[in-house]
Amino acid sequence: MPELPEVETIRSSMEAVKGCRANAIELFRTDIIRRQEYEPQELIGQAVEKVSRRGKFLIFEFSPKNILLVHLGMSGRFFLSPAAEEIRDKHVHFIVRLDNGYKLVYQDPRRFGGLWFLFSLDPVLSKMGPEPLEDDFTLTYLTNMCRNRKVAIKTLLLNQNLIAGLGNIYADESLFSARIRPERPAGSLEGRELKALHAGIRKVLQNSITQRGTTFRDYRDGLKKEGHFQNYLQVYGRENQACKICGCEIKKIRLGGRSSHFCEKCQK
DNA sequence: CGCTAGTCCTGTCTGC
DNA sequence: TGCAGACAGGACTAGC
Repeated sequence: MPELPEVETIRSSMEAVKGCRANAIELFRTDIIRRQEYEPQELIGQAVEKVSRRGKFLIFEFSPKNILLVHLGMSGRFFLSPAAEEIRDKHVHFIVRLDNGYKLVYQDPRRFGGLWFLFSLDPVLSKMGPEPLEDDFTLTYLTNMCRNRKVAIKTLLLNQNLIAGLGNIYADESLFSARIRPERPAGSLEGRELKALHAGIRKVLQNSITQRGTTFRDYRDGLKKEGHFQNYLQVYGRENQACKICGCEIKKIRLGGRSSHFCEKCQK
């Protein structure tokens, strides 16, 4: 569910716990653990030194050495809650109680997300593509990425090993911004289209971060508040509605098993 | 190697 | 009202 802007919004909410120590760890089911290099209980007594993000991963670095990696999959939430507030929910799988009167809560009904208890980030993150909002995501990189590829550009944008952090919403919105149809073979994009796509990806992601993400269904930020970017979506979830630019009906098709939304008139 | 389809899981909505 | 089926923001894999 949460893509780059949503995870980034959660990350910024988590700045508040920097320096806090873990008092207690509650793990309600172990099948959410994707990789375990240490016992979760080892986090007790350690302080949150740094909270960062890579693609759709949320990264907690504890002092002195332990790392907790969180991926929210489709339906995951990760939020701060007052320690005394009782949460009765069968989908809460993991809690870190902190010494500032709050607890970190991981909740995920579909359990497509997961947790990694690591000493090093390498085994999970080493294959990921560049961060689209960082300097190493250049027009040249995008151009080389698309060159000679027959696969639909939309499918390519969802590949985390090529670009980190785009999901179904922002892939569709970026392609609308660049006026490119999702099913176009990546290798068929012309120079001006690649330039528009490069700029479009950055603009859409940045605007969504400003709006604290898209609450289409389940997503909430680190304080359980909704985002606002759903009010600015141009195509995602707007099938059968009028295009905000030309008035034509937005279409929905299936591409590589995922739904794709676009305007036939605005996107070529 | 590149690509597609299937799989994991629960909740919600639609149509009969 | 009940029930079956489709679908949902993701990512891995087996197989062609």
